[in-house]
Amino acid sequence: MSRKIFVSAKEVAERAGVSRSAVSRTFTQGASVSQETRRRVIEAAEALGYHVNHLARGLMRDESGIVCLIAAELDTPYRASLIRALTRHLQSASKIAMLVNTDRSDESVGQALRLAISYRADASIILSGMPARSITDICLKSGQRLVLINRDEERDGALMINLNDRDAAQRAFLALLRAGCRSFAFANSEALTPSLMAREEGFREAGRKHGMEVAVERFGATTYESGLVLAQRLLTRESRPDAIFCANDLIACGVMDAARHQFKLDIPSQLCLIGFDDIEQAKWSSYNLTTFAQPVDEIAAEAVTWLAHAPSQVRSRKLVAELVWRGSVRGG
Amino acid sequence: MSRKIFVSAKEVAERAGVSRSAVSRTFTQGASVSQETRRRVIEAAEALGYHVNHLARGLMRDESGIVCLIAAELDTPYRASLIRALTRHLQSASKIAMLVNTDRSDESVGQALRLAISYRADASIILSGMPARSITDICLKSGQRLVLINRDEERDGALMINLNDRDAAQRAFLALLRAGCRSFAFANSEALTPSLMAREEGFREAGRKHGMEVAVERFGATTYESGLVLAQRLLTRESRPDAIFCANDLIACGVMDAARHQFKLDIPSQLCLIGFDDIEQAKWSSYNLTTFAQPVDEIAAEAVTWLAHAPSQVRSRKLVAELVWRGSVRGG
DNA sequence: GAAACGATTGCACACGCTTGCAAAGGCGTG
DNA sequence: CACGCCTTTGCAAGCGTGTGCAATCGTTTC
Repeated sequence: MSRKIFVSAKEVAERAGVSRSAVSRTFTQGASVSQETRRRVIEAAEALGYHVNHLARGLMRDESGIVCLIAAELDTPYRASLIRALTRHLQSASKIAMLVNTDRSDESVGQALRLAISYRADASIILSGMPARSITDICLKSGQRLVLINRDEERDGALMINLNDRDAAQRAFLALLRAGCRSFAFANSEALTPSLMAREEGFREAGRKHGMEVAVERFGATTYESGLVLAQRLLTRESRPDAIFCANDLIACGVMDAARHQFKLDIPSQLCLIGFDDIEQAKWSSYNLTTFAQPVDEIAAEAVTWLAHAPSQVRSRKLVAELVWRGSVRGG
Repeated sequence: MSRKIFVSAKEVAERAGVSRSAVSRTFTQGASVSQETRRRVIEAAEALGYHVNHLARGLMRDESGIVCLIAAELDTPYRASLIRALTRHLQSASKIAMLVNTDRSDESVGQALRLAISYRADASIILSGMPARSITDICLKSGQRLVLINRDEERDGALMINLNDRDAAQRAFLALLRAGCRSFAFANSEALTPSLMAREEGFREAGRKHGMEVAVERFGATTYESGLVLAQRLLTRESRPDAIFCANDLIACGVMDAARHQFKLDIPSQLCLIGFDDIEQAKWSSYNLTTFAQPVDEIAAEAVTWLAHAPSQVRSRKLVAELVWRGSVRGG
């Protein structure tokens, strides 16, 4: 392995004819350096291709500038857009994202958190899974910040960002009811995530409140393929639903495709659909899906400002997912 | 800001009743420690919640374990799946991905590379844009590895991974010709990336070879929305194409939706379409798009094994994108 | 029993940086 | 000119780790 040779502050100092401290101060925000020395240092640094070693800097300061993003299935549209938003916000807060890919197991999330500790990350943001308390305790005790997005379990000292899933589900029911639907169903995955369950329960609850039965099916992961299967199951029931609220836009797309191509149903006249997330594809004219928009940018902004600024007392933020009316429900 | 307090090797050493070196050696691959001390060190480390400080380790070793991923528009399906594959492969090679979000400008890619240098990344993988030679030179001179995916320009010492775009485009032409198409078009974006241009030129060239004119339109970014516009332009020409090869699956989806919903064309009987990338949505039954599959996993594997292992002489790898037959071309 | 050998272990230095502290220099005021 | 104040600068300690070197210890061989 070829040795790595980076230019150090010492070399810059020698070339600029100043002390090493002067170089360090030149690149430290708010340190005391004269115009003249700064100029000479910058010049020498430029010429030599010097860059402050953030590893060494992180050793002295109590900030490494690293924030660890922990997520599974990062190629999923919603997940990907959240990651994009997070990295953007982190970068404008002069932080850098470290991305850890987990499978869905809580064990692997634990491993990811250990990695975050090893790199002395300033914070970890968890998008999937929920690690054991023993590990989150180490994080928090070490002074590492922790942000949980759409997780349910509580951790003292962590910031929890959640959506109004339950309310949204109830609004979905009302919207479908007003559209004249009579037979309701909820298409869920088997990944019984807190937020997915909140949507399911909110929808059922709304059904009960209006004295209507809600059919529920659960299958697989929250993917397009699961949507195909779920549609198959729901639409072959003896009382076929004319309204399906899907846990997810991906599922909704699957359901819609199966309903149209396999069952030859027209949407929205014979079947109304509502999804959740407002992924890119929901806008595509083949789907034109009515759905709830995840406030992705707001989530990212909230997370980043919290972990970048002084520790406010706020421990939990609830953001709202707004209903986006499109063509998959009658009479928007 | 609350101070961060991590437990250090010294504390572990004290608790285990050994020297600090013993602790260090316990966590160093292939160092000389007796069974007994190792056991006591591990036990103490476990009890205290000790994790080796990778920042400090990176200071001593010439490997930080960090690999910098540089990309724009990371929420795009193809990009997202590549990032997922890369992080997975990196992790199984005990490396960690640092994700930098750039806009398309080469300037911002340069900034990203500076960041990679600052964090003493072992390597950088560039998925979008092309930084100035002055910066890549610093990287390479420092001994940092550089992988360019689907970039064209050459950099001595960097690994370039490319696809057979030109050949693929010619195969696309043949496939369309055999399907009985007579009027050919290429739908491109204005992002004149090397690989996109290679597809365009390959397609035109195949046309020339068969004595057929190829209509070309370019618009916007490589997005679904651009596809809508491109379809609008191409399908209102006086000699309407009955075969469109799209630079991208996203564009292809846009073109298909516009063709169907706005121009009421049937696919593939009235219009044949081929895309590129084989994104998730290409499989969706609304699109069922014939396309070329990016060998995402192979790309990632190639990149990671190169940068993780000893410097082989190979400087350039050309991988093949296979044609995936689906329903958007007649007679697959 | 002495010598030779290999496995462990501790010491101390190095990595590249930040920062408290004190010394040095510049400048206005009395 | 003496004094005090403020800005700038260098020194040196320290951050948490890896590792060469020499010392120690236990074991084997003659």
